[in-house]
Amino acid sequence: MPREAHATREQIIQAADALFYGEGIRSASMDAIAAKTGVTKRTLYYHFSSKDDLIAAYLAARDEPTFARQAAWLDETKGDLPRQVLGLFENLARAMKAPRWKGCGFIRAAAELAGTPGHPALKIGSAHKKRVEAWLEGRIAAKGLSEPALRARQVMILLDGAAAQVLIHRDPAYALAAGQAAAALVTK
Amino acid sequence: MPREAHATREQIIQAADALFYGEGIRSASMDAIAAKTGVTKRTLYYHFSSKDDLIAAYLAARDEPTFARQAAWLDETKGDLPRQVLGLFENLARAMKAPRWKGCGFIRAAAELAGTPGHPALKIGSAHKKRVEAWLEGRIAAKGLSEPALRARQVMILLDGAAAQVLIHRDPAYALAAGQAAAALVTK
DNA sequence: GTCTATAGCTTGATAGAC
DNA sequence: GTCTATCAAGCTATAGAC
Repeated sequence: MPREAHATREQIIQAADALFYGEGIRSASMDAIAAKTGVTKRTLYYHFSSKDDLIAAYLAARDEPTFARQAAWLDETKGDLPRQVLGLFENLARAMKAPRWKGCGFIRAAAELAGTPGHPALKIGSAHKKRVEAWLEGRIAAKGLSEPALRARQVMILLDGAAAQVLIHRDPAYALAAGQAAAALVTK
Repeated sequence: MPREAHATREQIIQAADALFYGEGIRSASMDAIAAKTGVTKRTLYYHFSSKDDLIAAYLAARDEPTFARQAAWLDETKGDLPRQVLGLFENLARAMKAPRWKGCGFIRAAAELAGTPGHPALKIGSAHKKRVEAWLEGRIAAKGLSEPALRARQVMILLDGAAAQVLIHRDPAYALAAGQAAAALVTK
């Protein structure tokens, strides 16, 4: 019995997420993704024209939940903006302790695809980071701080720098050090 | 005529560096590395027991030149420590403009190998970053600033965060924003 | 130490039935 | 829309000669 097209597509993306993020994009095969989804490869290629197409869809699907989670991490922290920014990094540090955490999926994709400059997934990753940066700028500007664009950019750099350092050292303490620096950036 | 073993080994590592860094670790094949070196695959496997072994050797060979270049970027900048740190990031931003620049090789390797936690190359990358961090701490401590370990760690986070952001946006301006934040961290 | 040659497997992608 | 079956190419790694 054929499933609904939309549902199958979502299931494929879910399986691709688990394997692309868990093992790496190049390392995860279309065979493995088909098997994890519970369909044959022919069905994969019915819904996605190529592996590159599926990679782009995988990152596009991560945009909204990743953004929403970070926004929630800041919003659920009580206090002024520096305290909220510190809370964002504290929540990030807590998430990094999970064994399944393996860095930022967008940065890792950019790292893997650095050899193929025109890849569609790279644009999606860039757009996602720009979206978070713009959201941060809005929060900083709302407090009346000067140079909100520069400060938002610096907080972004600290966010991804923390992810990179924790990925390489496997020590969430780096995220807390980043949080202190970020909180100081949005003071006065 | 057989070349000296040491010379061949170095040539293999040089070819591996060009392909691993240029195209990605998983994307670069042993065939391609052998061809670029000008030897057969059999010779590759005489000098390195496996691809994973060659990956580790590739990163180990990058440690010293990468460290020396960053140290030079700071040392060749005249002025006090904040000015020198800013100079480090300015030189980094300049290097990022080269078309061949494709992020930090150590972070990119960690991103690709995140699915294989015990990989020997991961330890080499971590040790390299720790070395740079310790060197920064020494420079900060020599100026009598408080909490040199924390500040060195925060500068490291800004360095790798800048690399990640420039990799994903292809815009060296992020490195200059990071430099301003780093310079402020090593003031007073 | 380097060669020729190839084993043995996995990969991304496709043909054609239903 | 999903299946069975399969292709051609690429992959890591090895055998054995010199």
